[in-house]
Amino acid sequence: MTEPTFAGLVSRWYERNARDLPWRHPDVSPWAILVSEVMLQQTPVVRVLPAWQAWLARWPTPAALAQDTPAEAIRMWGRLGYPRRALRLRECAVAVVERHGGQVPDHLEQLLALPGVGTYTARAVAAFAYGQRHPVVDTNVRRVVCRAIAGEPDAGPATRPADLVATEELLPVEPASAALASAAFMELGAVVCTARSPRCGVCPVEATCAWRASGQVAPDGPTRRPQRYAGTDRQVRGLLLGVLREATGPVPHQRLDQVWSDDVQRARALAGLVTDGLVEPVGENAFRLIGDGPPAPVPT
DNA sequence: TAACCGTGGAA
DNA sequence: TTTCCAAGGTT
Repeated sequence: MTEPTFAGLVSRWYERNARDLPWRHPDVSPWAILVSEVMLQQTPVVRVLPAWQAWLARWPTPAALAQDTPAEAIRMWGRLGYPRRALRLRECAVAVVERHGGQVPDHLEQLLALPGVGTYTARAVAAFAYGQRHPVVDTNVRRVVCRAIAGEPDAGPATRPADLVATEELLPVEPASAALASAAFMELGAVVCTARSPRCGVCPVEATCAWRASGQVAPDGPTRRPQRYAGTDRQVRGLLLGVLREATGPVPHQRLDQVWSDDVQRARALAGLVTDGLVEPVGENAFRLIGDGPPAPVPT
C-alpha cells in the first residue's frame, strides 16, 4: 500500500467534483476543443459557454470556418473580448486545411505553429483532444503548483520553462492518466485554489500543501501594476469595433467619430484596428470589418 | 522582458 | 466606486 500521489489525490477529487463542461464530453472533436481553448484565453467559462455552442453550430469544422469571411468571425466572436483571437482562429482554420488536410494536428510542434496557438493551448489540445502526456500549464496550474509544492502564495505573471518542468514531475507516467491529472490541476485552481479566496477546507491536498503548512504567508511586496481600462486606447478600440460589428458593410467616418471625443486618440485607435487587420478603409471616409463585402474598387 | 490586446462580473 | 481577475498570445 503506497501513499497516494499528489496527482492521484487531485484526479480522484476531479472525477467526483468536476464541472460538467460541454468541451469535456467524450465525443467532442479536436476542433471543438481547440475552439474552446482559444475562447477561454483570459475569458471566464460562463461567458464562453454560449459563444462556443454558437460558433460550432455555424462552423463545425475548420474547413467551414476557413471558407467564411474574417468579418463574420469577428461578428460571431461577439463581446468575448480580444477580437484578434477571432481573426487568429480563422487563420488557424485556414492553416489546418492547407497544412493538415482539415484535421487538427496531434503533434505539439505542428500545433504550436498554428496562428493563435501558444505554449498553453498547444499542450491543452495535445492532452485533452489526443490524450498525450504533456504538462499543461495555465494560470490555474501555476498557482496550484506554486502553492501546494513550493509553498508560495502566487506564481509569476508568465509561464516559464521551469513551470513546465515542475508540473511535468507531478504527472503520472500513463498518458491518459496524465491528461486527466492536467485537467484536474486546472479545475482545482479554478474552483478551489482560487486567486482571492481559496477554499482550503474542501481541498483534496490540504494535508500536504506547502503553502498551508507555512501558515498561508501573504504575497510580499507590490504585485503587478493594475491595468486601467477606462480612457485607454483599448476602450476606444472596443467602442469603434462595437459599431463596426453591429453594422453591415461600410460605416461612415462621421459615425465612428461619435464614439469618442478625443480626435487624436480615436484616430490612433482606429489606425491600430487597421494595422491589426480587424478593420479596413473603404474609399475616403468609411471603414468596415476586414473582408466584409467585395474589395474596394482600385482607382486606375 | 514587458507592454499591449476586451469585456464583464464579483468583491 | 474601484479594484481585481478570468483555460494567453504576440511583438
